[in-house]
Amino acid sequence: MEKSRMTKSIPAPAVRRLTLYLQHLEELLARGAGRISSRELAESLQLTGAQVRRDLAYFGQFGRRGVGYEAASLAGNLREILGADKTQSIILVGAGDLGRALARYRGFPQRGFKLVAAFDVSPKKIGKKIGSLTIQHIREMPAIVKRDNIRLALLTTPATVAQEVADQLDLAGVRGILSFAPGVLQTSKPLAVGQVDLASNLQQLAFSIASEE
Amino acid sequence: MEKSRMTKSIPAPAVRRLTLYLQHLEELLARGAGRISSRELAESLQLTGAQVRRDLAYFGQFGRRGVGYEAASLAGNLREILGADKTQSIILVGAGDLGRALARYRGFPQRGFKLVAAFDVSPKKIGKKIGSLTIQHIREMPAIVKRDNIRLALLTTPATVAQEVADQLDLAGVRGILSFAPGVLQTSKPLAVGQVDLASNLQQLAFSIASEE
DNA sequence: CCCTGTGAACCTGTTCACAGCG
DNA sequence: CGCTGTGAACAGGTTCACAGGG
Repeated sequence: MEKSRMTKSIPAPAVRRLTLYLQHLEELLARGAGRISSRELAESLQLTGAQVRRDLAYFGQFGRRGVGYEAASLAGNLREILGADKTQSIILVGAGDLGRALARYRGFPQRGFKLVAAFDVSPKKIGKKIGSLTIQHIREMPAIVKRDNIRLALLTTPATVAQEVADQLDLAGVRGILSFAPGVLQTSKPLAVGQVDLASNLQQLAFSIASEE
Repeated sequence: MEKSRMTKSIPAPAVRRLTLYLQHLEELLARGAGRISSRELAESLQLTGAQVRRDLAYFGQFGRRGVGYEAASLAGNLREILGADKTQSIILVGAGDLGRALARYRGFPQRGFKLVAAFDVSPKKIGKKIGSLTIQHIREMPAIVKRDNIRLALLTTPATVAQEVADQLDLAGVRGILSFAPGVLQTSKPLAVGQVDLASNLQQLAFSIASEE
């Protein structure tokens, strides 16, 4: 809790892979896995053993030489590293189609995220339910963020207001925003932003198939 | 059309940025932009001029020294490079919440993608409509892919069947799959796969805020 | 003198290969 | 003897800095 590990900047791609390792380990554990080597863990993810070992080495030594890794304990370590060992509350801003789909997305709770509130500005949407949540006006957002000490938000508003909403989230004290709006958000330093640009992803894929012959 | 440019492997991050350049240029053009320098284009995207120029240099020379770029013609070049100059038909497999949200997502048509069919296996969903599309049984998929010469598919099935569906898409002749299921898809070489793992993205974001103090 | 286009230096992440411990 | 953990070599993308055209 007060570990304050002087995380000397872990490469972002390594962090991405760590999430894959954990996810895959959870699957293996559900099937009753015991020991696993870096090679085994790597190949189902189309990586190499060296890559896995290097990524883990950023955080410590989790295996036994000559043996491999204990799946359960490695998963435990990864959960802790990624903060997946405790539930993290998140909020959603923008209750359009995409927002509502994300609110129901099972992958989030499966990985330790709990949606605790959803906001919008449209009178048509406010008061409606998404699952067990009632959509609230965004003016209620700062109070909820403070009350529940929310650190993460999903941003699914139209692109036109994304920046404005991001500013409000920043002001309210949110620490990270995962934005689904196209365009880069301008934010103050302490706020981390992740971007998921769906159309851009599709365009990149289209490019990659166009360029191979 | 038969340019067969010996695209000597453009870095993936460069392609990602190209989509951002184009998107941003479209916005600027809508506001009546004329000339733009690499610096101007860069800074709203939090990049540097050098980066922009280097990325463009992979494909040719689009600017005029001492002047900058003509926004309209640069956008045109980028559209051609990215294949956004012509509409690309796509299909959707998996008509769950996420799939239906993607089917309605405006960003796709805005960037030149047209959803022409949606598939599922659930009798509850087949025959229902998503916008103007009727959900069909996936067994119809190969015929549609052939008929419309579909190259791209969105995969929004549960993770448990994602691999199986990917194999069917592969077999049907689809060239690229954008998968929203967690886990790495095993595919034959000619098939390109893009992954959008929502929970992984959120986890990466959570990590990044946890590690800064 | 401005801004592009680009060789060259730089830097960061990946891969190799092996020392080291079980 | 196997598999981890890790220095060292490598690769590839980014940044620098400037030549070159307008």
